[in-house]
Amino acid sequence: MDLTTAEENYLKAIYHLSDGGKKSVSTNDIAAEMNTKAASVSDMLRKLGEKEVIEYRKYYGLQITETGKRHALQTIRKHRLWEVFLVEKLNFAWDEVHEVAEQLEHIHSTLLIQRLDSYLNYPKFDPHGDPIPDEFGDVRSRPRVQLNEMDIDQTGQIVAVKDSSAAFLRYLDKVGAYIGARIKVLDKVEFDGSLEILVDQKKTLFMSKDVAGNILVLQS
Amino acid sequence: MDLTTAEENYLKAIYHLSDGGKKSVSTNDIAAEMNTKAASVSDMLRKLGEKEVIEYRKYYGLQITETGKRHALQTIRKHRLWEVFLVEKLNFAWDEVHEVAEQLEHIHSTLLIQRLDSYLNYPKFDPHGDPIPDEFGDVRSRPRVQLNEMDIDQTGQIVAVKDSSAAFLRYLDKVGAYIGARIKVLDKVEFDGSLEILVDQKKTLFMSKDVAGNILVLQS
DNA sequence: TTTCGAAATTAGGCATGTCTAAATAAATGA
DNA sequence: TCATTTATTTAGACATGCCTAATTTCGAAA
Repeated sequence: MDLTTAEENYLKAIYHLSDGGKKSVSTNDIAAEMNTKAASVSDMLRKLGEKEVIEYRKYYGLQITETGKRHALQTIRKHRLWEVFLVEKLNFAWDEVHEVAEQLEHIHSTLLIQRLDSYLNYPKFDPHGDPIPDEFGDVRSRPRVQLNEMDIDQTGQIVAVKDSSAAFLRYLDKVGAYIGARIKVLDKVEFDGSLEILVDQKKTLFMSKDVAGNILVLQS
Repeated sequence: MDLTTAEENYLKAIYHLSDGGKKSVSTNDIAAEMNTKAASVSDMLRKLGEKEVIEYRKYYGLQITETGKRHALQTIRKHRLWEVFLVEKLNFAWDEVHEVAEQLEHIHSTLLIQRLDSYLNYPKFDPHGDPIPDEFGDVRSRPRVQLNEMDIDQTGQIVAVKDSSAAFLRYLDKVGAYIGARIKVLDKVEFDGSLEILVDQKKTLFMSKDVAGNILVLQS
């Protein structure tokens, strides 16, 4: 059962909106996400139901089937692998890759994706810090570490803070180390455990071990 | 005037069958090449005529326009660059690449193809030995200028260096001004002709007039 | 519990790109 | 030259994927 590009895009949107099949999704939600109208969505839901990637009962709602999840995760896997390729090999900025990856994710070739994965050295995360499902659709649990525990040259994305006092958040905002920022450890001072950090491939900043200990990073 | 994937495929077939516009092509020839029926071809020829990539008079024949040739060559260029990528980087065998390249050639992104070309080191032939059209048969080819001759706010892409000594290349690599990098002139010092350059919308760097004189830029 | 409004679906239309069958133009040869 | 064959085009269908407008269903408020 092959899916068209449009069907793959709808399925991916449904997967994301439902948080992997956990939450329920409305026709209007999907229409908003896909920039289409509710009528088009109803049409598509019928087709996706016939192809058995969702279970669809009109007016009641839908549920992704196991087959559907596999398909969606496969598309997400391709999208994120291409993003890694674009950033690491073709020097795209991490915010330039989405549109192109949206096209590349619909190329059909199992061999291509296997080889690309190998060529990129089996990356576990894309340039935005999102995990890349393996070829069986399994997603690796996201290892959050304290920034002060990272080694030189390791990279990641700031995903949370331990101390969320206003003062601390103000400080982070001021230095540009917001939630979501991608960071790289440039240097570590052994003496006091302070760090030199590259933020978003642009700014470098120094922080004490105490500050770094309050920042949780998703390693990539 | 954008072409659909189907239109690009017809145009490419016409270009090949006509040997670049030299020979005449019949509706049946095209139908055979495309694995479709003559009726479908007639339909498509009308559309391609309306989009002015061919000059079409029914029952008489067709001729590719200059615009059409440009489009066809661009598609062929993309196809062959992807073939080089698949063989050289992903270890595809030369006879495994065609089907995948048929899909990849329809990805729309000028930046992607520029970067891919650079990444592959500007190959002149694909794995089958067919020549790869260069970027400038397609749109109006722009002259390469020395970086030191550009004015403030002008943009372009580094395409070559005059001095290719190892030391100079090491320097370029160190500052991030690799072949393929997109640059913008932020400032020029009149006194000594040195420049402030924005590289890939991220890093700024200063360089002397002498260094800039060794860098060739394709203006955009 | 009944009604009313929001959400969802159906009806019908349009564009693309394909097909088969019918019609028409061009080419060929007696 | 004119009839016949061949090439090509048109006519009309169908599938996909989108739209607007009309209709149906559900659920929440009275």
